[in-house]
Amino acid sequence: MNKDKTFYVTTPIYYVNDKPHIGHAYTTVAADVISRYKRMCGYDVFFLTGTDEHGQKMEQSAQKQGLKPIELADKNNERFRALWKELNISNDDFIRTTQKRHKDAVLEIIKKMKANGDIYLGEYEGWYCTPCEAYWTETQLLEGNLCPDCGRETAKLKESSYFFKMSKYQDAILDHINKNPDFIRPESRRNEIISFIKEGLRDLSISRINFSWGIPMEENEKHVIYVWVDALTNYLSALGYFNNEENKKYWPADFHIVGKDILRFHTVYWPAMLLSAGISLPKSVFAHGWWTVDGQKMSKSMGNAIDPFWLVEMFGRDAFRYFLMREVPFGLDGDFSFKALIHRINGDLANDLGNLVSRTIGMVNKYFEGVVPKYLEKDSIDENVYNAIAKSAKEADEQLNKLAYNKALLSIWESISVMNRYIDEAKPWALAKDENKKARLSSVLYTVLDGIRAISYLVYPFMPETALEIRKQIGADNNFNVESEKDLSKMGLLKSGVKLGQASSVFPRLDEKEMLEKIYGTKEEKKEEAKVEDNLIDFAAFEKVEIKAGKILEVENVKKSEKLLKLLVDVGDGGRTIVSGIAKSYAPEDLKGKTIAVVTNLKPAKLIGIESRGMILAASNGEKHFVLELPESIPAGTKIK
RNA sequence: CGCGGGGUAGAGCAGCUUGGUAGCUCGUCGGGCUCAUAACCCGGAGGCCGUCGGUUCAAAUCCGGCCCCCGCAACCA
Repeated sequence: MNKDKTFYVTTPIYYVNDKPHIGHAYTTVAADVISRYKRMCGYDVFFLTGTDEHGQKMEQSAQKQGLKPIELADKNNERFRALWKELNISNDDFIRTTQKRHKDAVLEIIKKMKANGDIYLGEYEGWYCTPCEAYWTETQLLEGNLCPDCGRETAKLKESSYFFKMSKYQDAILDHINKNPDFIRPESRRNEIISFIKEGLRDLSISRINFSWGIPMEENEKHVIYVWVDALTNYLSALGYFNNEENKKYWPADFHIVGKDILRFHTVYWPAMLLSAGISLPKSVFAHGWWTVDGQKMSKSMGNAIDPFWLVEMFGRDAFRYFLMREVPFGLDGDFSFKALIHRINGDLANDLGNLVSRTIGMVNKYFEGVVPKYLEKDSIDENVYNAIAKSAKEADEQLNKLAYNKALLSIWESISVMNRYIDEAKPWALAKDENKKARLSSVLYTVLDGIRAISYLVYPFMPETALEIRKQIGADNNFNVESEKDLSKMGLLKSGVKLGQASSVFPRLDEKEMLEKIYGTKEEKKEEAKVEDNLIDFAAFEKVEIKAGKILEVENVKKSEKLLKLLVDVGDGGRTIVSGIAKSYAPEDLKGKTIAVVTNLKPAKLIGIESRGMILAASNGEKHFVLELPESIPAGTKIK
């Protein structure tokens, strides 16, 4: 390992209140792949992941479950660790924001920011709802300054809060982004952030006094440090940046890999904090996309969140890892479907890679009693294999350095394809029939085995277990370390005369129909269970909901809004305004005059400045809405129960 | 006119900077081979490149108008 070549990559720290889902797996696998690749090429890698454990939500969840916040954190923390183990994640550290080393680092960075004159005590002004214990901004309030949550009166309150002079760094951050094209990736996200910053940065309130589960400010223990200031600092605290000279060498990070939802924190707040503390900025923040499931957004209410543990159990960890990295360009949104997963497994893994290994080993067993043959007689077509490997290794390196995982795999598979073609062209089965061509037969099979050995390096970061299994089968050693990227394309390294390992299908083909039946069978069961457990309400709860028939008197589009329609609906009261997010499914003229079902006793809410009093019932699959229509003859105001 | 990205074979994408043959993966159809996991290899069909107009000998590619999708922001009661 070369001590000078360091590489530091991070995932976000995951909020322990969540259950791990496919999105968490995605980010972490991506970080693992690049870590394994760099490590294999001789870099001194530090790969960090961890959990974010502070905040009001944690405090509340713990209280509900009758636990102390730290007990809840301990418990949920395990689920993440278990998943990383299950997915073969090779992280070098696992940071928890409740650890002392982290708290110390947060206090330290704040001290530095303060020393730079960037922290001041001010007043956070907001509208406070005492029963809800929540602050609202002016625009969130209902007419008459009512709480949007409970509809009660709020009071304009000033709460003491520490502030960070983020506005001071606006130009410096913009300048940094402009001078470093790779700082925010992909490009499209970069533009978004630039326009966000250009709108102007405000100073950031960095402390709260209305809850206590967090890191207290040193100078005033009543103030708990804002969760993002707390969370972002993890990238330094895990290194022991402020007290461990040895690990300081990893900073600045090569990549912060993040979901697109938290890009702003990493490319605005975090750089501002670092600039203030006099610490250099990370080299690149990469925002990846979201997964939809069968074309629809993942959400708890749809019941379509995919459990990664179950996926691994069903399909295997390497197949799952491969799919995540191959299916979609990193940085764009992608769609997860079992059909696509099965197609990838059967097409790429079973047919292309698995079968290549299988047919090769089959022939070596048959023609050479399972011993790696010698390379004795060359032919120009052998160059096809050498060239393909060289090209794949070069391209994979270029693409991986840009986190273009799918393109890296694409070029690796190009070599696999070339080797399948090479076998067809060289026709070893024909050579075997002619005793005079034994030397050539030997060389062809050696070339393929050696090519497979080279491929095993290239697929190793993505599918470590598979790579090892392949090497075992072709009689190669299990050493995945090379001096540098250039060695990945060296050929002729496989030792002849070695006995092959036990042959077995690396990736057996899946029966698509059978598999889908199995999956949807179990999925239905799971949904049913979930429904019984979570979704029952008692009659009293239902009784509270008042639903009435309403006649739509008027409808108009809401200006400056794509999704909203403003309706005047008579529910027996002569007409009230209701704003509904169905403009994508209905034009105003579609609805006028119709009789519909309306929830009439919902708390009023203000949407783009218009007060909405009630809710129109509509079936929705997440995209399209179908308003519940009633027969015209039902008078407005009729109760529905 | 808030900012940005995009509309190319059944699906998903590349090509557009530097105009001239529209390419890839999957699917589909036909053929070959027999070492292999009904695999692998070869070939075919399938595209007025969103739309209207302009520039040009020539436009998917450059320019302008329009329509539609998707991000960000705002906001989905």
